[in-house]
Amino acid sequence: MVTNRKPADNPFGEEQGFDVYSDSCPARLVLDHLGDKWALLILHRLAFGPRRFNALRRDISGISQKVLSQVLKRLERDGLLTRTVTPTVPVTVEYALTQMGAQLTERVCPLLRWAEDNMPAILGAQDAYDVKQAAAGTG
Amino acid sequence: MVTNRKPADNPFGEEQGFDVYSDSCPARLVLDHLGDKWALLILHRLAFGPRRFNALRRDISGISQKVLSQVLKRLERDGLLTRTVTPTVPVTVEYALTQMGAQLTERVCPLLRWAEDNMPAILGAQDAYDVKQAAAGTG
DNA sequence: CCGAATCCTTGACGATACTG
DNA sequence: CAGTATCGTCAAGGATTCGG
Repeated sequence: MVTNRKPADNPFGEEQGFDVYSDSCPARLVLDHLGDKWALLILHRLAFGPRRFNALRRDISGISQKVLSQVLKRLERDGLLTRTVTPTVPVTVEYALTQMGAQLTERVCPLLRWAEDNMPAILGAQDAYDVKQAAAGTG
Repeated sequence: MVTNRKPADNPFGEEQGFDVYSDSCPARLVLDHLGDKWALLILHRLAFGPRRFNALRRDISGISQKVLSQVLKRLERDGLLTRTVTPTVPVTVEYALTQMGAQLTERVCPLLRWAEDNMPAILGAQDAYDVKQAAAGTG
């Protein structure tokens, strides 16, 4: 049994009403919507202001137009961004964060800044780990 | 051209030295290490204290022992948790967050709390979206 | 310019069986 | 108890082609 203890020193606070590993787990919610390879990058890019389709495509080099289109559609569906069509010729389509999308993007900022400062150290630790494993194997 | 403007009102701050969509992009770093289906759940669980293999397996119902083993190995390799073997019979293995892992877990906390409060609204918005699309299709 | 449709590869994940 | 090994499934994503 997991028990119903509420440790006061855990970083998630003492209010832990949700079942962490059920479908209502916020971690699951976040991963389901942002866990793919590109969504976070798109949201981040739009944090600088509205952006058109091909502009995003150029910004995020490496993404295909199929995937970009798919993810944009999903994010619009999720209410995280808006899609505005201007009936020029040819048509122009602009994407922008909703307030929800902006709030969410703000939340990931500290995480990304931490990653920038510490992930390189993690990668270095990996190398050390590999060396240690190799040594353990040969010794 | 993307220009070198540094908008003062963007949530990521004006210091934007990294190339957001290159390999050094922190968003990529985070997603590469935590973007899978389970890592975040495991880290979150370990935030409550050290935990043994089968205990984690029971906590996170739905995960297979193969995947749990894989992800734990990766997270250990990343320096986010430690693996301690006690040579009892049978052997017991305990996993615990490193300081890095704890720091990272703290960073995702605000995001998860926000998700808990707002994702249900997003899901509701999806339903509305579906209805609207259906109406547009039939009308 | 903005996308949809198609085909294909890759690998994450699950189920089962087995080991120390 | 704590894994490893093997096989099979499924969906994300890339390349290419086509339409409005």
